Amino acid sequence: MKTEELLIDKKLKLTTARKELLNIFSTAHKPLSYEELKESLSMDKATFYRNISKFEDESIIHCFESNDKKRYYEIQNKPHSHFICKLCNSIKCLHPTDNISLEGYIIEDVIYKGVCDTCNR
Amino acid sequence: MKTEELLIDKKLKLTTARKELLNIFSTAHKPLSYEELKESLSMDKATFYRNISKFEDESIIHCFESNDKKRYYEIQNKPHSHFICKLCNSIKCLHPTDNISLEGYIIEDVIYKGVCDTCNR
DNA sequence: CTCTATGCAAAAACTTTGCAGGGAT
DNA sequence: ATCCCTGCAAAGTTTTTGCATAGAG
Repeated sequence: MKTEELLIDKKLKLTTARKELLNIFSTAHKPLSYEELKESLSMDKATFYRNISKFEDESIIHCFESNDKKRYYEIQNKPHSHFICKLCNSIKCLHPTDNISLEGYIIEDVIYKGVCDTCNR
Repeated sequence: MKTEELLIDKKLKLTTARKELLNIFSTAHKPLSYEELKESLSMDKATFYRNISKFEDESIIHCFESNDKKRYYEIQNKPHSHFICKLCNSIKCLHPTDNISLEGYIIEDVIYKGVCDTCNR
């Protein structure tokens, strides 16, 4: 789905800030923190956080905390799991979450923590 | 393992604050946030955070962020996965993580996010 | 035209650090 | 006796909020 359709679909106004944010997240193929983004953002941090919050409410974006104690945000296009390495602090995108199931639960995100394949040698 | 043995094992000094913390976490059967704990703690918050940090380094405690944007801490006694519900914000302890494996990776923690069985009706 | 979104500044929430005194080994 | 731990206070970091203006529908 195109980023603008996403906004229309959720009945959110198509503002410059929102389109910019969704374009960044839909082309980034990894979770991003505010710190990584801020230099390239044209909006204020208040606008960033307010929009992220709205996107989370609408399940457009989801977020998790990594080992560096920062929040990472990612678009919920193709649901997949993440691995956070406690040694190198990296975040690796893994397999789709479609085939993971738990009786009675709806799973939208899976986060594994431990030691990644690069560090584990 | 008894909480004091845990400290001796990791070559950490047996201070009142550390014993108090480990006693709390080993009898709590769920992850706890600083906010939930603070009233019952006899130590200062600086001591709390410094010890938690040390325990994390030693893999005695692990932590994750829940839906309420707070960090929850838990002792790493019996490794098991957690489910965080985005509707009721609850954290449910699930099955052991022993049988979850990923080629080349060491998995120490698994966090599922979505809608829990209570809310999903 | 109306109602929501934005920027700026200020505040809030949470966590970390410096330092001097206290406690464990 | 030594070195690490602790409390207190202060600072740091990240996120949120208030308010006046700008922009979308």
